[in-house]
Amino acid sequence: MADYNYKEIEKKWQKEWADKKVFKSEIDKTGQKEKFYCLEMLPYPSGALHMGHVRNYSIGDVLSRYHKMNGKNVLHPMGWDAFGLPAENAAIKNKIHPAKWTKQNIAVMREQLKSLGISYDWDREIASCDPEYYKWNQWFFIKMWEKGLVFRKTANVNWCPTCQTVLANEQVSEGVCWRCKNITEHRDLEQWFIKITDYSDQLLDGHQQLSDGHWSEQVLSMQRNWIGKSFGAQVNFKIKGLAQDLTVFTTRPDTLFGATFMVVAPEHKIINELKDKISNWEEVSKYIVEAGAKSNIERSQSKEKTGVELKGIKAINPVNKKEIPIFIADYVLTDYGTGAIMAVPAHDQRDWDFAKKFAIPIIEVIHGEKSDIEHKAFEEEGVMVNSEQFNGVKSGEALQIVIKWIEKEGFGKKTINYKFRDWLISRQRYWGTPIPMIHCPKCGIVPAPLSDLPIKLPEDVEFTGEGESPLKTHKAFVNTKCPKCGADAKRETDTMDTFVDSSWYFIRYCDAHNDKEPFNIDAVNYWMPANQYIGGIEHACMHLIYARFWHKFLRDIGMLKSDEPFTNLLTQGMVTLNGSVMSKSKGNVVSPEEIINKYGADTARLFILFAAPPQKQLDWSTDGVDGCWRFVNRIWRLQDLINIKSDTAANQKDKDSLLRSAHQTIKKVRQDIEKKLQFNTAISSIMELVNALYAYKFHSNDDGISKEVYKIAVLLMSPFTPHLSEEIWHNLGNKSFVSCESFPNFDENKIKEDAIEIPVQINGKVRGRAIISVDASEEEVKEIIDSDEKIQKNLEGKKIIKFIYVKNKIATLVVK
RNA sequence: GGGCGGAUGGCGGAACUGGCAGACGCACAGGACUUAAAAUCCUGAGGCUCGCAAGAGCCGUGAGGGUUCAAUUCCCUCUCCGCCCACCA
Repeated sequence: MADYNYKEIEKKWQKEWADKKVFKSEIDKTGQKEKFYCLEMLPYPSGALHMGHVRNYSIGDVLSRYHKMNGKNVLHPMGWDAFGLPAENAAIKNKIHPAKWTKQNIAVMREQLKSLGISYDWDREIASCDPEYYKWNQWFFIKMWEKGLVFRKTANVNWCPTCQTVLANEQVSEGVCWRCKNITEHRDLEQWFIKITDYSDQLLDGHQQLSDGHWSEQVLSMQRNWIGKSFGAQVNFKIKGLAQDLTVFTTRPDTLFGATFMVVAPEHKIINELKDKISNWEEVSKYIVEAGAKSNIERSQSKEKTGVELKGIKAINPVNKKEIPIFIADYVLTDYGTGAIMAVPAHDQRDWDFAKKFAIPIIEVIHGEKSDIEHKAFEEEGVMVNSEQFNGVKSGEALQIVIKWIEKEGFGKKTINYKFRDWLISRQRYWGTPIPMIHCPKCGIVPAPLSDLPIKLPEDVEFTGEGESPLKTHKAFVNTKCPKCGADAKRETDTMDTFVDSSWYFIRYCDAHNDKEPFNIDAVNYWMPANQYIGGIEHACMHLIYARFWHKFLRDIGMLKSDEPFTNLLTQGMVTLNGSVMSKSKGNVVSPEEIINKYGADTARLFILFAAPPQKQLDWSTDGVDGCWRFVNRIWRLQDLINIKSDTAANQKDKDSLLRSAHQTIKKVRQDIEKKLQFNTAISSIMELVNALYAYKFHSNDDGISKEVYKIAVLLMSPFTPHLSEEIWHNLGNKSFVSCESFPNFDENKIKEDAIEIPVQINGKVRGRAIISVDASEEEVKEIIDSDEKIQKNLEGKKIIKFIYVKNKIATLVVK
């Protein structure tokens, strides 16, 4: 047999698969096949695949191929998340149009994916920068507008005064513009939002059907945290001598009697409303300016609390009518709760720090064993004290009791608060989906007529990096007529966040080239939800929440049936180098190309799957790639061995044992791939089978057992090393594609062994072994042990107190 | 500060539902083949102690304690590392 020429073999089978459309997917109208939609996160076309991609797509390919071989009707698509900032940056730096840059990169990366032999149905490929795709972003946007889910609000953006342009967060590092290195500032601009918070509770409730192992607890808890639902109360504090209230949100109404001051955020509107009453206005306004200059990060990093009392006004604690001071301080956030708090220094460390600094009384109202309010706030549970009629109530029950009382007395109500914010989707950039709205001086904001979609990005633009978005100055794009009244009007020039593109691409795959509608409902209801989604843990919150939201919205407007888009989620660990994330800016990116050239795609795939279980972080090292290369070659060389003729007769025991190993391996591999998604152990068990084949003495008259087992090994390997398996399969005389063969099934009878060896423990230590027949009774095992010389020697002069036998596992004697 | 993971040989990692810790692989050592090397094939190996050897004994899954005939696995306390969130009231 010739040497293993991976270059030739891999190219040959990639061409065969493409020519014969082996991985083309279609709806099965007969309904005989179960569908399996295997989805991997689509890449940003940066120009080259990195190791994280190889890992992601190798995992997906194993699952796709495995399920196809198990008779499922598999959908396995791929596409490109093609809008975004790097293309625009490249345009500014290298004077190349973003579209051209992106298309070039896609072409390169598509070839790389093909050279890895991933089983995609390339007929369904999409790129989000194609008008045929982003047309439907616009269509959905208008649908959301119609449903009242889109609104406008001013929001803070990064602004470079030198370049006169809006900057994305990624373009500002350490407060400096990425291009001109000058200091950036903040500006308030009118922005577009999607009211995703309408779906807060649905997004939380949806977790129910994702738990129990479908999604990892890690991701679910990250999302829970992100949405941040908390229960508490709104309480109104009167301002002394005025009709006005100051309302706070608190999760601890049980500590109301301990509220000795109040704090409002520097941006709180009450400050301006009561300007006349504040006697130290100069000091206050100075503080507001200082706080405004700080970024949120700077604010949260400052160790010491700062603030200023609003002199001349006092609040009244509604529970005991005591007058308490009001401060402004930047540790209170304007956009959470009501932007104001009641401060309970005895039971909140932040308030405690503040009270100490400003010499405000600290009153204990919850007492517990570990209370030590002289030195720190007591934030745990305890019993209410100094709280009049509530004294003695445990803080567990206190919450409900106090809230009821507050509601009865009429100075507050039960409330739920979320950390979750609405989705700011507008970007003042060129390379994204144009927001399909029109500003009419008479009619206001009017959506573009659906028949005008797509609103295409003009191509004849220049990229300087200075000034406003190039769309703003593109007259042919901007100037239009109002669809309502026909007057001269202006197009919106903001584009959409690229997270919009990735929020529904997996639905478009189901009907990728539909030019009449976003997708055909029947096609989507056939394929969706995706059975398995695979991608990086870094997308646990944003992308996976946006995509779930989008899907729920589509369900609500009747465009699909399922509640959740992804039934099972596998979050792969990151591929790092010396512990840090590979990134272009750090210059530590390892290209997969090198390894593919040197060892071939099959070895590369095998190696990245064998190195660690998929969920785990994988610190890149080529140590061990030789092992996979050797293993692949060992399988190849077995072709020679199975044809060896030998004079000695085949031994029945050896034959049985080899066949048993094969069936045990099938069982293990099936479990590891399907149930545990643990590919490293699946591979190691196939390695063991191959080792068993090498240890087996080959005979010409062994009834084809060795050949049969070899075939099993080749089939088991085919999801991992598809090219190698196709070639050997073909060499073994088969005309079919191994990719379309059935994955081996095991026969429980062939796995069964007659006799097994179990350890015998005496007082917890292994002191001997017993060979027993499978499923032997306790008495039988005891007899075997009683007649074992070695074990009996250990028992001399001792009394057996207890005998424990775990069926087919272990026997234990407890002696004195 | 909160939440969620994790810690096993020189290294990557195995271990069902509490049942022989270290599968498989890397690196390493020895042997076979070769004029030689590479490749390949075979063998060995957690640590310590005793033994010429076959072997025997003890220790061992971040640290300490507990439950159990039996703990990497369950419970308590602690240390360190990673990720996410974070002055979220």
